Amino acid sequence: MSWTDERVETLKKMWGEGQSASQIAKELGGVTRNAVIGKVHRLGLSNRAGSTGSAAKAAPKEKPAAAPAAAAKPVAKPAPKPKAAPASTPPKEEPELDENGIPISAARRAIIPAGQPLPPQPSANEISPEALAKVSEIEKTAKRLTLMELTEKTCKWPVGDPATDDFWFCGLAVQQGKPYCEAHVGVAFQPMSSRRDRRR
DNA sequence: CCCTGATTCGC
DNA sequence: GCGAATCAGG
Repeated sequence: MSWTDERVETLKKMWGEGQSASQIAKELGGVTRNAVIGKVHRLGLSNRAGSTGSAAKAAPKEKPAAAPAAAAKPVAKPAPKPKAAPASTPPKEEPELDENGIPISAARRAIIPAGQPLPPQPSANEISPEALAKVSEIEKTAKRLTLMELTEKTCKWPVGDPATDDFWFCGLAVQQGKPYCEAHVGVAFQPMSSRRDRRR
C-alpha cells in the first residue's frame, strides 16, 4: 500500500483527532503503526493537541529564569515591611501552599469523603491530589456499570455505598492489564515498583 | 505484559 | 519517501 491522497487525508484527520498511530494504522489497513508514525513525522505534524492517551505532559518551553513579573495583584497582600512595624504582626501563615508547586489543598477533603470505599486504606492515605481530582472528574463520566456488566476491559472501581441504590462501578476503559481505568489505578495503588530500567 | 510516540537507517 | 527495528517511556 502506498500513501494515496485519500489515505494521507485519513491519516491527518485521525491524527488530528488524537487517534493513536496504531488505531490509524488499523483503520487504514495495510500499514503498521510505525509506518503511520513515520509518515506523520514526514508530514511534519508531530505534536498534536491532546497528549498520548495517558501522559499529560506539555512541552515546557519556559524557564523560571528572570523574576516573574508581578501582574495583576488584587489586594489582601500586606507587603512585608522590613522596618517600621508598630503594630505587632504575628506569623500569620498564608493560605495552604502546595509544596509541589501549584493547586489544591482543601479540595482533597471534599473529594475523599464524598468518595467511595477505597480498596486499600481510606484513611491516612496520602494520595496525590492530582490523582484524586482526576478520579472525581472521570466519575462524572463513568459508565456506571452494574456488577454483571463488568468485563475484563471495564474499570471495576466501586463507587458509592453498596448498601445503597447509588452504587455502581466505574466501567471506563481499563488501563491495560489493570482492573481499573487509569484514573482509578492512580489512587488504587500508590506504591508501584518503578523499576523502569530494563537494560538489555 | 500491554501500550504510546520518536528516531534511526537501510532500502 | 518509506517503514521495520529500535529506542524511550507509561
